[in-house]
Amino acid sequence: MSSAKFTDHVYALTRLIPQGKVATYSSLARALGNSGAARAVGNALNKNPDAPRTPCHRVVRANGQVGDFASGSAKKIKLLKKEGVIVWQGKVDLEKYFYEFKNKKQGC
DNA sequence: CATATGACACTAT
DNA sequence: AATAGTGCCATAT
Repeated sequence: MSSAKFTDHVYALTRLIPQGKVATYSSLARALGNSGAARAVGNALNKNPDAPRTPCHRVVRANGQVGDFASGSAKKIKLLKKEGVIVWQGKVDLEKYFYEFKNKKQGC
């Protein structure tokens, strides 16, 4: 059993990313409470490249770059494009496709 | 317990 | 703008 709450939570949030949207490693880390654990987030996803329920390809860099991918960044870009995310020059428009994790309770 | 690794981020050059 | 160097955090060994 994995007690790695961190990694476990990373998958949970990644699964919440709707199709056609993208999140950033840093943002994910922040949602977990570890704002500076962007690297750790990436590690978590990299360790689970087989998780079909975890759309790890929807997680990109903070600067809009698609970043790396276990099966190759090209594959990642392809998947994103298929989902409706326009990837141009290996970058995505975070202003348009960025998905912010929100608590289902809050509504402010 | 210390060292090494890694799908990142930021600052300086 | 692009590249390099440094920092950060979690896991694996």
